[in-house]
Amino acid sequence: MGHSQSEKKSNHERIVRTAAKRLREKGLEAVAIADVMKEVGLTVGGFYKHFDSRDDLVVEALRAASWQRSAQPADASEPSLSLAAFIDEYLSEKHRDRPGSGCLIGALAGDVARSNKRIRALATEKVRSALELIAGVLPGTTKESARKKAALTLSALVGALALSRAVSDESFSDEILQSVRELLKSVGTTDESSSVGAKSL
Amino acid sequence: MGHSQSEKKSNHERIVRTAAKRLREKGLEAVAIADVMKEVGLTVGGFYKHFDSRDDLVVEALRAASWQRSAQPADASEPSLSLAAFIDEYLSEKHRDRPGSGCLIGALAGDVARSNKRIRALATEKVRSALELIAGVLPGTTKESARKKAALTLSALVGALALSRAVSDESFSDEILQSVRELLKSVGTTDESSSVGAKSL
DNA sequence: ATTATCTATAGATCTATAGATAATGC
DNA sequence: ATTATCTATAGATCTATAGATAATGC
Repeated sequence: MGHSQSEKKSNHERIVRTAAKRLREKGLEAVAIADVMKEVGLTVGGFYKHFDSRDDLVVEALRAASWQRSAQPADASEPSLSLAAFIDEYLSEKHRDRPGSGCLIGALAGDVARSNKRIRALATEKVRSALELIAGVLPGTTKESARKKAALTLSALVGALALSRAVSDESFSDEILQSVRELLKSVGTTDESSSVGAKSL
Repeated sequence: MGHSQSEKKSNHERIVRTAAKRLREKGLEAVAIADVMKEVGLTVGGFYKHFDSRDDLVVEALRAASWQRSAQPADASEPSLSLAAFIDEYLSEKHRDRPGSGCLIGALAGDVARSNKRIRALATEKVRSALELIAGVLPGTTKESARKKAALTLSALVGALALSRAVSDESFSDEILQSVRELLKSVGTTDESSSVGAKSL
């Protein structure tokens, strides 16, 4: 029953990390405090020395979790390539099958819509930063054009991931991922005069 | 305490319709039997003469709910126009703000991914029919091309709707809807040689 | 006689708190 | 002395069932 400050800090971090994983796997409502504590190797009672409420844990866990799987494009000098690689990873079968270590927005957008103000405000900033990051690496003659394309790209990424996870027929799920990967890359990697349509043929 | 056969049938339908609405508003797990029954004007006890389990109600409610807000494109001779109109309606502020009467897939894709086999199998068919319907009204030189575009379109629709609902900043939410509406229509209404990129400028 | 509905409740589960215990840290 | 953790439990909520009640329908 040790309880040094450093041990508490370590436990706190493990609680947050475990919660962040389970939330993405099971949704914002389906994760129970007792289960998280048990997984960390603790019991329910100690929880409230770490958080005032369950909601506080959820907020902290969401804050800790990233919206993107891989971090910022490592090489900013090759934006298109990075974006294409990012799209391939985001819409990979691996990402689809591992929501716990995957994109926060993709896993929880539906839940957040029904959630409270605090959580929605937090999600808003996550979505905003995602959109801006994508807009930054997209080709576009104007900022506005790049931002619009980024909205389409982000929406298609999130939607295709959600659909591929919802569908139980694996080959159909694979088809969705592959189709969207292919068409979406042409939005990002080609210049203004080339076409999603042409690329898709 | 009337209980004629016709009254039972009518009650059954009202239970299903009410559940279908609340499920889309609150998610697959957050709707309680007692609340649905109360809204219909009945009490909990009677529920199990209508359904063997809560899961049976959910399945029937999902079956009853449509994935699309407006029905099939009324005029098949103008596919592009219909699709554009459908995109405008799907990504409207009205649809965003009324999930209860809106698209089933858009509201519940995230929940379905964590759900049981029965519900996922049902959702799979809903997604499949949605994809096929969109592919049918999309221009494309080959069936394969149209199907790929349909996957992108459906993903972007579902993703943009989810993001617009998750975000609490209304002008940001409007921006997402508008951007995706605009770019998505160019995928459907232009021929193969024109471009999403060009249209977006 | 059958059955659609009601009231009441058993059993499960979840958040949050109360009080005990034992290691830390002044 | 403080406090991080534990065990135990109160209170809320939800699914499902039991048994009573009263209208239907043969």
